[in-house]
Amino acid sequence: MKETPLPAQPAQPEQPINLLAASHLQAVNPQTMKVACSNCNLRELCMPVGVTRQEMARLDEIVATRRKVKRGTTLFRSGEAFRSLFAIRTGFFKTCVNVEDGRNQVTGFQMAGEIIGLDGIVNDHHTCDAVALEDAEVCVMPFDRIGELAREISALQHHVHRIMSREIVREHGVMLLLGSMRAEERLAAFVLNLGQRLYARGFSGSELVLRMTREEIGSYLGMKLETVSRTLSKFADDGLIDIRQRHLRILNTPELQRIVNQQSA
Amino acid sequence: MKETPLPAQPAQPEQPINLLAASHLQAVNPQTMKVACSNCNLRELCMPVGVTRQEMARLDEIVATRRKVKRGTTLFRSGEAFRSLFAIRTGFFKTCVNVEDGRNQVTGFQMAGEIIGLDGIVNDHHTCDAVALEDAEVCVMPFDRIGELAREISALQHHVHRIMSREIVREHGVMLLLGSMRAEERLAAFVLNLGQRLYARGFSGSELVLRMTREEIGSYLGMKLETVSRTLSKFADDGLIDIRQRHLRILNTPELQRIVNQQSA
DNA sequence: CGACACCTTGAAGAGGTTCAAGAAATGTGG
DNA sequence: CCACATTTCTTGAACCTCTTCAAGGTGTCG
Repeated sequence: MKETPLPAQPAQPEQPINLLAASHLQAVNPQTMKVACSNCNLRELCMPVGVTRQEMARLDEIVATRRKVKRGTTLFRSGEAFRSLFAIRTGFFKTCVNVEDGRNQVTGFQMAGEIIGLDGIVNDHHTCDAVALEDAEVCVMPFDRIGELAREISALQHHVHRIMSREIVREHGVMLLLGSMRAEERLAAFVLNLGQRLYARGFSGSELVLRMTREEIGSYLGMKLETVSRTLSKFADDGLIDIRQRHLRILNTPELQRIVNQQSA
Repeated sequence: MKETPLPAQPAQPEQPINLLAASHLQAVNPQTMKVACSNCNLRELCMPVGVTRQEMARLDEIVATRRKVKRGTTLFRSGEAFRSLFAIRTGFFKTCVNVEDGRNQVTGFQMAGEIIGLDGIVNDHHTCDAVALEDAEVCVMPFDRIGELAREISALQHHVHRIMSREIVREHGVMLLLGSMRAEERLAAFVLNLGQRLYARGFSGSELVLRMTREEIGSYLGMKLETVSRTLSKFADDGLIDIRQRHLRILNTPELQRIVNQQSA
């Protein structure tokens, strides 16, 4: 299958993390469980590869605490002081920028294993909001601790650089999408990308639940919610997907891929 | 003057660097001149602030060589191995992503003091092209050298993080522009942003030369070259700018700002 | 169960694109 | 240095995609 060139999925996880693995489902209370990256089955997504046992033990120190974020509430808001990066353990977020004039742009949707808060580094305060679209839990990683450890563990240093670079490349993809694609192409790319990212996490990849509203999809893709709705309906009519409310099933991946890759001009 | 919320200018240089300062114009041959950041008057743009004399001396080691890039040629291309970041000394670049299907998106225009190549970090190869739009010279900074020094000099470490974060935030601004603005608003934001960045470098800020074609502007802003041309003509008719070919003079900044900030919906 | 948010669909309209042609500037080779 | 080719830019007219406005339907949560 040809890779969607657009909103990039995390590049690393070659072997998908299975969120449904037994260790994850067993009734361990995450509140009382020792916070330890070395035990976390999202490790391959969050943490650098190729570190020694000793280094891994030190990396455990990075996560100061965990934090639960209820659906509809913010993890951080634009303007707030920046202190930490956040690794998503469970749940689903959107990030969006707001302008005084009321304009609003969703800049991304983030899921388990992804890192948010990078926008805050440059000026020590956040420049966008992070909103949980379902109940979520994040690992709080104080940025100065990351810095200290990165100075000692070069694999971590490089990992931080890669995470930020990956976000830059992802945004290039979004710019391509917004700048050069038509509505159908954007939405097809979006659906395929979501599926790929879920698949990389051990989920179905073809059967997915949209955690966001049509309006949020529209904001992200630069189109109105009516156009999102209409285009989804059209895809369903054409037999490419099955959509009932927020439950979406991808029926014809190759054709969706073709829609993405077809040059309109 | 209200700040354009969009493609962010470099956040740091509070006191503009004057490229026309005497030291810069004197007939020092940059070829033979010792490569030394500590002497460079773009220092405030490229290098961290608040480092000691000794540290600054070590930072000089970062720039391995300089490299001239003729107009129309590439500094790097998508797919090439990534080894170095580049600090622009003189000249003007565009970066753009290309997809097999022929799609093409300009992701940014870069000028003196700005850093390019960040996209290459994540997978050790570049994912976009950097093309000189006028004869240019860049400082070549091997990334592994940066890493080594950053582990010793925490100001440099933080500086690297800030540069990458700034790029992420800038791209958020572009996403807002592409996702939620109409043609006139995009172009007004673009012109003001260019002016601001030139002003921060000691140039006029209201009198500028467009180094790129209408088509390149259009690609960046997600519109066709004809629309760029028409919209510029309209701005000129309305007395907001004066434009002859690539020479643009901003005549009415407040009104352009109003166009950017007006919420269309 | 009722209020509210979310979603779908239709019809009209606007903004931007496409196609086309000509003008202006730039670069090249004699 | 001029003539010619090429690239870049401008402008018009028709067209099309997406938006806007509107109304009704569906799902969800307290």
